[in-house]
Amino acid sequence: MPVQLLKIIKGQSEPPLPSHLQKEDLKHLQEGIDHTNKYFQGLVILSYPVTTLRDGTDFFKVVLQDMDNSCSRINSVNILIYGKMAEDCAQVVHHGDTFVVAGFKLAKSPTAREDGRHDCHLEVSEEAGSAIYIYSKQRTTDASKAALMSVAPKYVYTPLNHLKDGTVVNLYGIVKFFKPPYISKGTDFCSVVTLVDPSNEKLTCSLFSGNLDSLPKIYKVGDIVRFHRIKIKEYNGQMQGITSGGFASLTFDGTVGAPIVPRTSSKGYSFVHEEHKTVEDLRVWAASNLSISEPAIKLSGVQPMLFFDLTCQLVAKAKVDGSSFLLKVWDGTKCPYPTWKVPVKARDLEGEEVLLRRLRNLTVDILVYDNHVHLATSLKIGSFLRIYSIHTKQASADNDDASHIEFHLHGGTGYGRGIGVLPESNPDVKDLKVFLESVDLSNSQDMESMSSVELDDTFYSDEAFESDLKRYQQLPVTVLTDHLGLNNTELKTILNSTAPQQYRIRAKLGTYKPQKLYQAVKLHCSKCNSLQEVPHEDELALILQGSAIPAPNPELHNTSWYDSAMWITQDQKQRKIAIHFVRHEEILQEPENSLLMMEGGTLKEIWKLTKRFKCVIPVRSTEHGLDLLDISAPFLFQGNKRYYGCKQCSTPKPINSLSSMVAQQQQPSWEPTEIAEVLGIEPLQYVFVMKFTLVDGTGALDAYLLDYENFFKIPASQILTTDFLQQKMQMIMNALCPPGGKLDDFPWLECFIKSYNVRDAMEHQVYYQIFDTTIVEDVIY
DNA sequence: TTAGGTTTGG
Repeated sequence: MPVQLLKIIKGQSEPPLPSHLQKEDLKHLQEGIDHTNKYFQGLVILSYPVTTLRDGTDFFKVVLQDMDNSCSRINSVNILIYGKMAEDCAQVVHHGDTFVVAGFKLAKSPTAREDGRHDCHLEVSEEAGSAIYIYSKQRTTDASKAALMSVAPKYVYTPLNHLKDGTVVNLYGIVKFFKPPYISKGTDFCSVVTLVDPSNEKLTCSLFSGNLDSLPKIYKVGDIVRFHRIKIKEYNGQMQGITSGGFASLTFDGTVGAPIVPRTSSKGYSFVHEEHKTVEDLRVWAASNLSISEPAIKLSGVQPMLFFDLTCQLVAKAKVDGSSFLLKVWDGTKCPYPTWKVPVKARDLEGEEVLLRRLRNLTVDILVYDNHVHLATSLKIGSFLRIYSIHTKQASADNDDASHIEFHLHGGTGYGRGIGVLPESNPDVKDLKVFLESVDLSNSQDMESMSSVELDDTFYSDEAFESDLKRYQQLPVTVLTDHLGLNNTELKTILNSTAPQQYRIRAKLGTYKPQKLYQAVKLHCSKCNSLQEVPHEDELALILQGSAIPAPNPELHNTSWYDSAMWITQDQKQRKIAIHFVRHEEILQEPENSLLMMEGGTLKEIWKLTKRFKCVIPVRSTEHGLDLLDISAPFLFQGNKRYYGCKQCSTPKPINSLSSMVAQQQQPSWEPTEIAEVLGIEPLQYVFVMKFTLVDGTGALDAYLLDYENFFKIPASQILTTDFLQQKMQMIMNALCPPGGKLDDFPWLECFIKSYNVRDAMEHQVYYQIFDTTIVEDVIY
């Protein structure tokens, strides 16, 4: 048997290694030496997932450390295992096992320079007559023994376009629609699930079980399921799936690159290497062929007359009457509309009173009806829920005409209406918990007054307005961050002086340009001092489209520092997309910390990836290797930020330069400035460029503001992609220069300005720039 | 058995 598990009993191998084999030292692993009857022994310090090479051969790589020479500079060696042995070996080997390899072939290691290992690697395969012996550090489980002996049951999975009436099959599918489990009119729980697969066929399944736990744990459209023993029946001319005896299911997150952890109640399920690949392949297919990842709606984003799914935490609950039940929930954001409060007696409300009071501005009342009441009654306070297809209804209160929003979960299960309890391990719950903990409750009062000012001035009293106005009139709305010894100078004096000089002034903002604030954002190169426009979305889309030619070159895939995946979109365009996941110390980092490179992706696809991964670099294949795109495109996407480089000052280097960051740093933090430096990019900074016309009764002066984030305390880099910041900036400008107001009522600004000369052949002009000045914290509160 | 996807009354 080419792969064999052995034990060490009383220091001896049991069974013993074949007697003709002799141990070979790492330093004797050299080309030209005969290793026929030799074996090499080392400790498994790394192993990679099994991959399939282009010719269909399975391939598995492990790294062994030579324990006899563990202090040497080079003490590890790559073992490349091909064919059946790759699979056999992968199923039983663990980190820390002692690994013996005999009958290997020696070859130069192409990655020795980067990985610092032995300059040869060992090639191993059944065809070459190799043998592997493993002394397992972990107790060998029955499952792995079974796998080694190839007796693990092999399941056959039927594509959805090959289903036949009356059969019982196993299948995989991507959830296109689902109803979370509810109590059926019979005796069981029911969940209806519609699947699709790459055959583009649909299958709707009715799943029943007396045990809630044995129904698939689907949390969102796009999840991937594996069903075993589902019965296929024809109904109304279409195939339909129904639970049959022994039905079992696994459910996986459908996000490309997310950990592959099955959700199931089955204890002894089998899930082998090929199935990992099946799940990842389905994820990749879904990512490019189905539009399922609609951004989730938070309470801050609700609109009247909307059906939406809400991920939230239960704060309190109460019985209202026989057919309706109240759930008070929050998600940390504030609904921008006044919300309906269902009248219930305080003693009927189950939930912590103190918490209810603290969260009163952030909780919303959801009234659930009929069939949902039973499940709602059983919910635990504090649990995390996803409530599907909540209806937001706009209604007018009787006593005045201020309208409010009501949240209803109507009776029935149409459109997947229902309530699902999410486990704490759910990634959305993890995110929500972090967010809820970050919510500053002392601030929620401010947030409330802010949205009230903006949306409903009846909530903002005249007295409050008067007092704020008074405050504005007395105190300047700016503060100076330096040079405090300087006295104020009248604008008239400044206008009559020569440049360059610095002044402290007290003035009002008569007007400003541009009035459309998004036009104020530019890209600034601090090296050559040039200003550039931020490329428009359409422009970016075109650049990315152009970069898709030429198609990804498979020769550049799967190198020593990144793993690649490529696929073709199934739409008419048949676009080729490749993603290269950068590895670090042989392992992929957590998605949220990792960097990936993408070829052929659209703006939307890149945007989707940035939700999941820390950095995305768009690249293209050239004859030399992977390169950055045209420098007009961002060289990096991080979160909702796009990083651009200066055309004049950058000298882009090949993408391979990034591998040095992977090699040098234990945990690359992927700082944009560092990435830029490594790639030869001179980064551009987002900056607000505005012209303020300042007046003080003695004169008027145009001063330029060039601000990254100090003046407004808003990062210019985020304003274009963040609605909230745009609103905040608009409110600041409205406070500095109230639209329609009289100059007398405008607030005072204290600023530093400096004058400077600009000369050309014909003209000489003096310009002014604002510096070391910032807006006071509470200007808009 | 139950559901068989397709909202909206309270």
